[in-house]
Amino acid sequence: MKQQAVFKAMADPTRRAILKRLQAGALTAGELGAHFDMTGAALSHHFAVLKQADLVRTERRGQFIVYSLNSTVMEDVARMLMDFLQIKPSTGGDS
Amino acid sequence: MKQQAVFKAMADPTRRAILKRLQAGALTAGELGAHFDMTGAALSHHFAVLKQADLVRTERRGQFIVYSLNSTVMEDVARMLMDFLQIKPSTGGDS
DNA sequence: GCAATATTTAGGAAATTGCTTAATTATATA
DNA sequence: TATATAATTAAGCAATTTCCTAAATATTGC
Repeated sequence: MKQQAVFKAMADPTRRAILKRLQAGALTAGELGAHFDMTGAALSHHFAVLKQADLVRTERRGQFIVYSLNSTVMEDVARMLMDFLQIKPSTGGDS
Repeated sequence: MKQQAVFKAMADPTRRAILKRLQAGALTAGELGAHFDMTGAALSHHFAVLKQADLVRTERRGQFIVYSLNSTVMEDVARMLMDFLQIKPSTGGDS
């Protein structure tokens, strides 16, 4: 797991907002973009950073590209952060 | 709590290494610097970023300035991250 | 006060980031 | 095929970051 890529990806407020949006469910690049006041190109760059950190996945659906959280990696991120901060993991695996 | 400052502070590998060092106990700027291959001035800048994020505290002891983790804020950071990642907090407050 | 030590601040070069517009790729439809 | 739509990539620019050296500040001990 690319720790540096993950920290870097999360250091930007736009990218955190993208991740937040995706927590509610998968969205196309265009649907995501509707919520941000910047060009699609700028968003696309942010998507690339998130993808490089393996935080999101993409899937083409016809003309659209659907973004979704890579929840497996998000769990790893949580574990990594808790380890970094020396927090004990919760005992219950109540997913 | 300045979320953006915290994320930004943690995005740099040198600063994460500083935090790691401080988890073992407080150290002076000079002691910390001994572990890094860069000038004291560069380190001092990193200290400033960590201080701005309220992640470390300083205390002058004679000629030295002692750096220590601000553990209260570190706990807040952990909570913030777990909330961000939608992880349930551990039930036990076993400190 | 003066010199030595510890740390920060100032000023600047090089790399990175975040954004833009324009061009390109991929798909759908007529 | 031609055209429209969705999204990415390319090229370029301003702001920021990271590092350096040199100068300034703070403290200790003579």
